[in-house]
Amino acid sequence: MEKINNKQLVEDLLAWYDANARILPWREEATPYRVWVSEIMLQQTRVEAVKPYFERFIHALPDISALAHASEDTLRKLWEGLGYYHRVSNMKKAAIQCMERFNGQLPSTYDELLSLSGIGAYSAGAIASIAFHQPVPAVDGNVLRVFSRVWVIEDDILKESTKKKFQKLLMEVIPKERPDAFNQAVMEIGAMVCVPNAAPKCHICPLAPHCKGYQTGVTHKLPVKAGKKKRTIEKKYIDVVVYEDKILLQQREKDGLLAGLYEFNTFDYPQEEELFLSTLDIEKIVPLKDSKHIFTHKEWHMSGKLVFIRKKIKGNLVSMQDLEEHYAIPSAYKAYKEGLIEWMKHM
DNA sequence: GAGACGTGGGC
DNA sequence: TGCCCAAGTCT
Repeated sequence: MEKINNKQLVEDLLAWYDANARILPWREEATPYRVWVSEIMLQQTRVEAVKPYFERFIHALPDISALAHASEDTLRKLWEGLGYYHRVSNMKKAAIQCMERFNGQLPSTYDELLSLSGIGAYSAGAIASIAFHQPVPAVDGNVLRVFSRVWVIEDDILKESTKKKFQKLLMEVIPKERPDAFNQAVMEIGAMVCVPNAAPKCHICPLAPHCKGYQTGVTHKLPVKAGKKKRTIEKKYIDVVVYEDKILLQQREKDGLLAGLYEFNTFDYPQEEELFLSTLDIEKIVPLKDSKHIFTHKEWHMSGKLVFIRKKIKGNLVSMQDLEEHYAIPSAYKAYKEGLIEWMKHM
């Protein structure tokens, strides 16, 4: 990799980006706060999924101070359906850290950004380069894919050591004049042209003249990713308890899966469910369809029912309107929430 | 380093 | 249906 080749590669890449960059909400006005919010939302999440959440979030919480003072329930509701809920919890922590340590502003250097909750190597590089024009790499899945093909690097891209290796290599390539455009351009190429599996659009790729993988016909074999483990299956028994026009909700544990979100009463074993039901004065039970929800590392196989009760019980009984407006419920419960709504219509 | 941590879309 | 994935981070 001689410098002279890199220079031409960078030039071709930036020219392509200038002509082909998508118009995205967070690109139009790249303030540090907007860039930060967008980068966190975009972690492991598609652009199309992020768009509506981004606008709503920025409108509800326009700056770091607003975020630092927002309640956890408000934040979970703004994040409802986006997944990886620890992201928004960490953003609030980071906002408070900014108030305490950085005068209420986002810091501008890679190391300072890296010190904040929820900001790792990628996000620190992305924010430092895009919002503050610092010449640091932002190595995400796109960058790993694109350059493992361009340079034919066969290291497992899931390994931390591989990411470090690419970070170091890219330090030598990233242009001091336009680090923001460079990092976004590589990601854009990865998302639009140098796409995963056997479908890269090399015939329209500005990097093709510089791409060793393309020239040697090994693009489809890159990047190398180690195999994943099998998901475990968990059975869940769901009781949607209804008293008059209110629904019983439980809040999940503060840590772990779907931390702090709300759910209908959920049990791991039928015996537990039976015990719970035996404490209620039941008017009638309406079975709902079985449902399956797939997480990254596990599956929930759920069976559920509506349980109408005659006698009020202690617990979090909320109206349908309150549920919709204030309580964040995981997508895993979608089928049962819909079953509930269908029944409430008939009442 | 390995595993936890969501969701919805594409083929 | 099932598997891969999408702008990762934390423990």
